Amino acid sequence: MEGVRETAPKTDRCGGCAIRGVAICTSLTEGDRHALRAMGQPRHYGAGDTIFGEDERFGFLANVVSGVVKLSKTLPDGRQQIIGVEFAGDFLGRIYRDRTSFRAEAVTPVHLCCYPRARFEALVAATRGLEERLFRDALDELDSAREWMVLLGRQSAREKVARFLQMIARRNAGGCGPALGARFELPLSRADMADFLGLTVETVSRQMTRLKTEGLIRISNNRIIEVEDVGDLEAAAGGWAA
Amino acid sequence: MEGVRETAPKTDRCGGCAIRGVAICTSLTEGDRHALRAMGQPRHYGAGDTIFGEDERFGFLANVVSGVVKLSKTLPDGRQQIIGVEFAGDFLGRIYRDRTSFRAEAVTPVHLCCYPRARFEALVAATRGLEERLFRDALDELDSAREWMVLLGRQSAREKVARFLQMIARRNAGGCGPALGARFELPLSRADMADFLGLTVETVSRQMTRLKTEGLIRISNNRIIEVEDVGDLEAAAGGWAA
DNA sequence: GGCGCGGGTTGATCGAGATCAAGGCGATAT
DNA sequence: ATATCGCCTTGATCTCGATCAACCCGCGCC
Repeated sequence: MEGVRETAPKTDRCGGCAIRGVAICTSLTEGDRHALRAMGQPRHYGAGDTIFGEDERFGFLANVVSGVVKLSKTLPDGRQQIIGVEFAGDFLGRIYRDRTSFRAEAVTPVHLCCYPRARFEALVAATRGLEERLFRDALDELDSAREWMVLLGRQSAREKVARFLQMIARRNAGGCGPALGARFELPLSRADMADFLGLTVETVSRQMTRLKTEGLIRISNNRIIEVEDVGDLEAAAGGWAA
Repeated sequence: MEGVRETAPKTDRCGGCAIRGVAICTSLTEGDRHALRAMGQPRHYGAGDTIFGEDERFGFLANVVSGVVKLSKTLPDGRQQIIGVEFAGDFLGRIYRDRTSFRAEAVTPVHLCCYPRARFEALVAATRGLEERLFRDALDELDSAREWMVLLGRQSAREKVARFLQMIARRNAGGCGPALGARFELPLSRADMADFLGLTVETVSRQMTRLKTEGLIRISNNRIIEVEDVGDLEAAAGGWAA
C-alpha cells in the first residue's frame, strides 16, 4: 500500500489537512481559505472501512487527503458495480443532498478533511465563486460517468482492462508531462477492477496476463504495473485520448 | 409519432416556449422569469436531425419544449452508446462549458426554447438561486448516469429491457399518482434501445417478445406498450423502486 | 513446522448474447 | 399492382465472457 501514498500528487497544508492543488482551496481568496481551513476536521479510515453506506444521512463533506476511496452501488440481489474511484484531492459528498445514493469505502488507508455540512453550506452561500467551483467539479464527474457508460456498454474485456490501466496511469502522472512509459501501483484488487469494469475476477486476470504476454505491460507483485508505451495501451483501449 | 406528443406532460406558456412544471422557469421570481422569457428563441428540428455533434461549440442552452432528444457518444470505430434521453422540460447544454462532449439528436420532431449562452450566463450570475437550480439538475443527471452504469455493467438483457420500459412508463406517468398499469408509446426504435442498453437490436427484439409471451406487456404497432402490472415489470427489472 | 486464509492464476465447460442470414410488414413511391 | 425502403422479428450458429473447479503463493497464526 505504500506505493500509493508515494505516487500521490504533491500536497500543501490546509489547516491540518493536506489538499492537492486542484482541490477547492485553490480558487478561494485568502480570507475564505482561512474560513475553510478553520472548519476542516481530519478523519482516518483503515483499508476496507465503510465511509458511508447507500442511502443514509451523511453530515459531512470532505476532501480526500490521501488514499483511495471506491464508490459503489449494489443491486438487491448483491451484484455490485463500482461507479467511481476517488484519489487525493477529490471531493466527497455533495451540497444540496444530505442523503447518499451510493456507498463509499476506503480501499487503502484514507485520510479525509471533513467539513460539517451546515457550516460548509453557509460558506458556499457566502463565498463568491465557490458554488461555481463545486458545480464544475460535478460536471467533470458527470462527464467521466458518461465515458464510463460507453466502456460498460460497448467495449470488450480487453479494451476495458486496457482503459482502466490507462486511467490509473494518467491519474498518477499528475502534473508531470506525458511520458512514453509509466510505472505505478494498482490501488484496486482484481475483484474491485472486475466490479468497476462489469466483468468477473477471472476475466480480469486473464486479460491482464494477456496484456502481459503481448508485451504491453509488465507486472510485479501483482500490483506494480509498468507500461512500456502508453500509446500502445491507448490503442488496446479502443483509441481513447482523453 | 403523434402519440409521443399526446403523452407528453402538460405545459404552460413561457414567452412563446412551453415549459413543463419542473423546468427552470418555475423557481424564479416574476421579474427573472420575464428576463428568461425575453431571451428564449424557439427552434425546431425534424426526427433524425442533429442538434449538436460531439466536441463542437454550442452557443446556446435550451429547454426541451416537446419531443424526445437522444444523447450519445461514439467510439472511434463507430460503436455507439446512448448516454441519456431527454423529454419535454429537460434542460440541454451546460453553463461553464461551451464545448459539447456528446452528440444530441432529435428522435421525434423537437421544439427547443433556446437561450444564447452569453446572455443566459449573465442572467445566472445576476439571479439568486438559478445556479443552485441548475446545479441540482446536474446532480440528478449524475445520479441517473450512475444508476445506468449499474444496469450496463451488471444486469442481464431481460432486466435491461424491463428496466428501460419501466423508466419510460415512469417518465410518462408524470404527476399522476402511481397506477397499477400503464400504456405509452415508445419514443425510441429498437436500434436506439439497443444503443441505450448496450445490446444488439436482435437481443432487444427477442427480450421484448419474451416479456410479451410472459404476459408482462402487450405490444401493438411495435411502439405502443401496455404494462399489466408495473410491479411485475419492476420485479423483472431486478427489483428497482426508484 | 503445519495450517488456514485471502488474493491471484489457470483450465474446462457452459451459456447468454452477438453475429449472420432470411423473411415479414407497413408505408411511400412508380 | 409492384417495387423499394425502413423497421422489426425469427432462426441457426458462433463466440466471448461467465461459471465451476483446482491450484499456487505469501502471510499470519497456532
